[in-house]
Order: sequence, then C-alpha cells, then structure tokens
Amino acid sequence: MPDREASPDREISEISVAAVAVAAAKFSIDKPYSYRVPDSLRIAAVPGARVAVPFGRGNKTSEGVVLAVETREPERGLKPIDAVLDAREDGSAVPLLGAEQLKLALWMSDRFFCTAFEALRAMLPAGVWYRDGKSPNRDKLIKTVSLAIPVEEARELAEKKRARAPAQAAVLELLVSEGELSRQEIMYKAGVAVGVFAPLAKLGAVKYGERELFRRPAVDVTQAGELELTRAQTDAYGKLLAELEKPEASAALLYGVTGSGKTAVYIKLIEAAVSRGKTAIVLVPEISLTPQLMSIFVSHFGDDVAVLHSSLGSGERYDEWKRIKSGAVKVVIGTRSAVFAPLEDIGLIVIDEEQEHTYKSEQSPRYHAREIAKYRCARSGALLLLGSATPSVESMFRAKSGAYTLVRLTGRFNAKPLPDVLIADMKEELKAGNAGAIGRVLENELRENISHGEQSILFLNRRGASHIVSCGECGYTFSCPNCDVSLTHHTANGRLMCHYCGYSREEAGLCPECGGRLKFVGAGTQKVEEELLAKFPGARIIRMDADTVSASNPHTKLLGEFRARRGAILLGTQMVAKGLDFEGVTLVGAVFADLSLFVNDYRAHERTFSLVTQVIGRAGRGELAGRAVIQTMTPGHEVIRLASRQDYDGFYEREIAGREASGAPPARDLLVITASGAEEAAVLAGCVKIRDSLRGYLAGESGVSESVSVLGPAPAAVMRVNNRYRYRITLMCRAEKRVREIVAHTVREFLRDGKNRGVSVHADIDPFD
DNA sequence: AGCACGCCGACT
DNA sequence: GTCGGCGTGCTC
Repeated sequence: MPDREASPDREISEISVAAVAVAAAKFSIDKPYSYRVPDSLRIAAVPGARVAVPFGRGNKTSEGVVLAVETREPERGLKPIDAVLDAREDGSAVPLLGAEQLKLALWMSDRFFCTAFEALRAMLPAGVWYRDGKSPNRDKLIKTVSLAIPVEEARELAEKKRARAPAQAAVLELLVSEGELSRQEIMYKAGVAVGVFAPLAKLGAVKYGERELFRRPAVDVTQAGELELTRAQTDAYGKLLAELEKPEASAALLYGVTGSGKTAVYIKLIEAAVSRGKTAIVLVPEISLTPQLMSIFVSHFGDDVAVLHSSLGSGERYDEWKRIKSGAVKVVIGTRSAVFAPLEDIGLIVIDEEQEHTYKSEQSPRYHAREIAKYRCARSGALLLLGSATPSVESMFRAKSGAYTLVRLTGRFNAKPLPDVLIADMKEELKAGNAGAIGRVLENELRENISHGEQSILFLNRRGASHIVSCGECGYTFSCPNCDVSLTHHTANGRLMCHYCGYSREEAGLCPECGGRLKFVGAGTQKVEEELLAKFPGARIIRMDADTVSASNPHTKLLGEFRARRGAILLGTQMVAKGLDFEGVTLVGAVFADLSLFVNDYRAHERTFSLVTQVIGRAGRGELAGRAVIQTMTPGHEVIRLASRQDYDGFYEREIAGREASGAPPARDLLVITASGAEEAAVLAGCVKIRDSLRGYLAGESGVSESVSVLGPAPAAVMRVNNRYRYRITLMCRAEKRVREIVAHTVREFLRDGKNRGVSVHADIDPFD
C-alpha cells in the first residue's frame, strides 16, 4: 500500500471516502468501490466528478466517476483516489455529471444489464473521455477584453485620446456601450487592429479575460415561413397542449400519415414548452436523413437550439454539450444519445419516427431512447410525445390500452390525394424471362415520366443493395473466413469486404475454384443504375448510396442536384425513403419491396409495412398527382396489400393478433442472453448451463407474476462473427424486476466462474436483430 | 477482463 | 535451486 494511514502523532478520527463507479470493473463484479479521498482532493472530489483510481492487484489506473462521498471511520485496505480529472487548476470542483444523471445511471444498470460506468459514459459526449491515456479535449478559449476602470473614467479617457489615438478611443467607447467583448469582435466592430490592445492594457484601462468558445456545427438555414396550422393540426396541437400543461408526466402517440405535417405540431408544442420556461428534446432517427427537419428547427429557434449527433467532430459535440449544460440552450435536437442532453426543467421530449431501430443501442448500455425519455419525463413531469406515420406495434398497443394518449393527425397537407399504387408481380417477370431488377410495369411508368419531364425516385432496401459476387459457372460465392456471411463488392476500393468484421480481399475477376467468370448476384444500386441506363439512354440518373455519398460529395449536394430538376431518376437506399419532399416527383418505386419480409424476426412485417408505406408517401408531394410501383415476389402477401392501401389500422389489427398468438412483444418481452466465444462447443455448453440455472431459479420463484418460457440455445442470426460463435437463450415473459434480477444474477454467476473462461455473455431486453 | 500468486516440471 | 508454465481467485 503506497499510501500511509494516519501517523501516530496525529489523530484522525474520520476520513473522507468516495463511492466510485470504476471503468475497469466489468459487469460481473460491478458495484460502487470505496476509495479514500486524500486531503488535497477533498474539494474537487464531489459526486459527478470523474477520477483516476488504482484498481486490481496490479493497481492499474482506471477511470471512474464519484457516485457519493461520505465521512467515516478509517478503514483498512482503502486505496486513495489518484486524481480528479475534472478539477480546475485551483483545485475547485467542476463535476461533469449532476445528481439526476447519477441516479439515472443506477436505474439504467438495473434495467439494461450494464455497469453504472457504462451508463454514465453514454451520457457524456465522446470528446471528454480519456483515450489511450491521452488528455481529454481541452476547452477552447478565446481572449476577451473588458474595462479595468469605471465607465465614467473610460469616457473621459476616450475624449482625451480622440485626437492623437482614435483607434484606442473607439475601443474604449465600444467597451463602454457593450461591456466585455472578444478581441475579434472589437477589431471587427471598431475597425481597429490588434495593436491597440497592448497600450490600453499597459495604461491599466482594459484587462484581458477568457471566455469558452463554443464551436458550433453549421446547419443550412432555410427561410422559415410563419407557421400556420391547418384545422387538423390545430386539433392535434390542442389535445397535446392539454397533456403538456398537466403537472404530472404523461405520454402521447401522434399518429399522422406521411405528409400530414407532424413537424409543425412539434414546433408549436416546443414553443409552448419554452414559453412556459421549460426545455425540450427532439430525437430523430438519423440526422443525415432529416436535413430538412434540422434546418426548420434551427431557423425557428436560432441560438436556443443545440444539435447533437454522431457525425459532429468530437470538439463540436463537446462544445454543444457544454452549451447545453451552461443553460444557454432551450431545445436540443439529435439522435439517440441526445436523450441524455444535460437540460434542466424538461417540459417535452419528442421522438420522431419512433418505430425506427436506431433508437435502440446495440452496445452496452443496450437502452432504448424511449425508455430513457420516459424516465426523464417522469422525473420532471414532462410530456413524452412519440410521432410516427407507422407507429411500432408496441406503441400503438400502449396507446390503444390507454397508457398513451392517442392523437390522430389525418388528412395530408393541402389535402393532397394519396398516390395510385401499382403492385408489380416479379414472379411473372421471371417467368417471362426478365431477370432484371426493373419489371415491365415500372419500366413503362418510368418511360412515361421521362417523356413528361417529371421526376422519379427508386428505392432499394439495404439487403437488395449489397453486391454479392459469385461464379457464373460453378456457383462459388465468396464468404468471409471469419464470419458466416458473404463478402460484398465495394466499388470505392474495388475490393470484396465483410460488413461484420471488416475483412477484405482483392477481387481476382475469376473464380478461385474453377476459373469461371464472376457475376454480381445482389442487385446493388450500381447494377440497377446500369440497367436503367441501358433502358433509358440519355436519362439523368442520380445514384445515392455509400459509394457515391462522401464528405466531398455529401448527400445534400446530390439531393440539391435532384431538387434542381437536373435529374430524372433518383436511385438510392433507404435514406431516399425518409422525409424528403420534392415537388416534381410523381413516381416512386420500391424495387424489392419484400426482401425484408421473410427474415426470421418478429418485426419483419412491421419493418416491411413501414418501408413500403414511407416509399409510397414520397410520391405526389407537389401539385401533380403521384403513382407508386411496388415490385414484389409475393403480390398476394397481406402485408404488401395493406401497405399499398396505406391501411395502418388493418395492419395493426393483423399484427397484434399475431404477436399475441406467438407471445412476441408487446404481449410479452423477449429477454435475450447471448453467449459468444472462439470455441463453439464451449459457447453451446455455456448456453445450456445458463438455461438450466435460469430454469432452476425460476422454478423455485414465487415472486414472478406469470410463467416464463426459457428457450434455446439457438444460433444467432449470423452465428459466427470475427471467428466467435454466438448462441442465444431467450426468455419470454414480462421483464419485471424479479426476472431481471434473476437474469443478472445468473449472468454474473456464470461470468465469475473460472470454468467458463473464454465465453462472454450479455443480456438484452427486446433486441432489434 | 487483467493480473498476481502459487504449485508443478525442466533446466543451468 | 529457480525459471516460467498456466490454473485459480480477486478486484475498494
């Protein structure tokens, strides 16, 4: 023990002890660890401060967060905190996390099978954490100048200086009227050079200071017209406003078809919350898909709005975060993790397109933003507003059962009729010898549009967009040596790549088995583009996918080109299906509408319905009537038919019956425990062990409200990733507290047992894959 | 997951 | 003797 306890000549009756969430403590051993707070750190080591602590036998330095501090009798074996990472130079405290956040982290660790530290890390912007022992992002400071003498004296001095040093006089006058300013601002406003500051400082007339600079991401600001709500929007707004004004927390589902104008309702509600002194968070599935929504918000709320999302640089993200924490921000808009934005007095949290899978974190902490939002709304008596044109079955179920207030926003904006929908049977195409991606129906409609000078959007879902390479002679396909997936061809680097582990190899052009010629199997956007060019020579086609969208050629630029009507056909992956409004588009096509239909996943129907509905919703946004072509191998499939009629209610009734029959959410939760490891037999044996001990614990349990089915082991959808085999055990039940405790205990017990070394395990509630 | 400690075989 | 193999248990 390097640190000494109280020396014999100085009697210490009580010491300061901190409970710390330690980064190095994995799930199996996670708990608050006690550390002695050295006297020198007593002021800085407050709850919410990040610290460096020794951990484990080797006393390796680990990061941690102080959860609580208490004074108590000296205790043997306590290690001291090494350093407080968020202290000012004078040793004063600047905790990055508040009491509410610490509380939320403990709640999360109980709910999402994660450590308290993992939960806390999710709440802070990436920029603040130490990486590879390097120091964190430093605050960017700008030099400011302010008067060091009383205003009256400054005025007199300015008078005296006017003749001989007009620049100095101008600076003084500016400071008299505006107070503290940055040097940049003074030079700009007074039209002076840097040289003026030194003599004024030497005179003692001004003093220098520092101010934090908030680097702000650039957002295109469109002209925001005055918001006028339609009758339907006003009705919806009125109902939601009543919920917002309730002092206790509430939740509502705003169900409005594509084009019904949900955004305007959000904005009015946010304005209402802000005018009542509250703050608001708006979550969107992915910022890059919603540039229009972004600019509308920034135009409306100006500097009151902060943007948080993953494509910001770490400096920008950190600065926006600090700006929010400083209290200068009223509205935060961002992706999943923005739900943790350090706002106070939250009045409203909006989750737009609430059914999207991006709201669920795939890594620990495996939280759903909706759950965190619900928690925060409950703490501050706020309104949680879920918005969607195709609500998740879970949310609609809650709305229909009264847990959420259901608000319908019917009727499209400007009473635009829904497009005519044509279902094209691709089996017939195959029979007729057309193996291409574009069937005759779609081809005819495209031709008509091109001849009328109207625009079209074609949509490929992600699975259809991957380019699998196989041999035309023997059928050999390239697969990843580390994972159970096919390699896909990437035009950007001309290599075959694995999307799971990143493995890549060169493409020889010939089959490594038989030397035959290679062909592309998946109809990637590129291949569809070639097909379109062959069918419509001279037509301008804008392809938007991972290969054509880059930093130097962002999607906004491609969309701008399309908007300027310089393109006849926009071809892209699902990003095309989201929130884009183009006046000139009269035809949309879903090239492979049913590729997501036959995945072994209880959400497959919901996803397909949602995608097809969104695609149809893109047509006819302008003055002209629209058409939609849905190409499918299963034209008779009820999900396709319901989606083509935009019949959400019909879909919901059908789906909820299916979910209830099979015990899938929302009827019951799926609690999935995944084991992975390099040795398949060990992983499988581990799963069996976990399953059996779960069954054992549950059998002797009286505190669980309903019977729990423990299923498995079953291989994960992709069984092998990065040479690790993955199997899962599934519990079908209500994920109530007692069940979660049993699962957490079983997983911990398994991980602690040295015999299970080499097999890692995690648990997840209602995962999306 | 690390990491040290310890109990065993091989080797200067 | 003692160097290092890895099996085992702990982490304030």
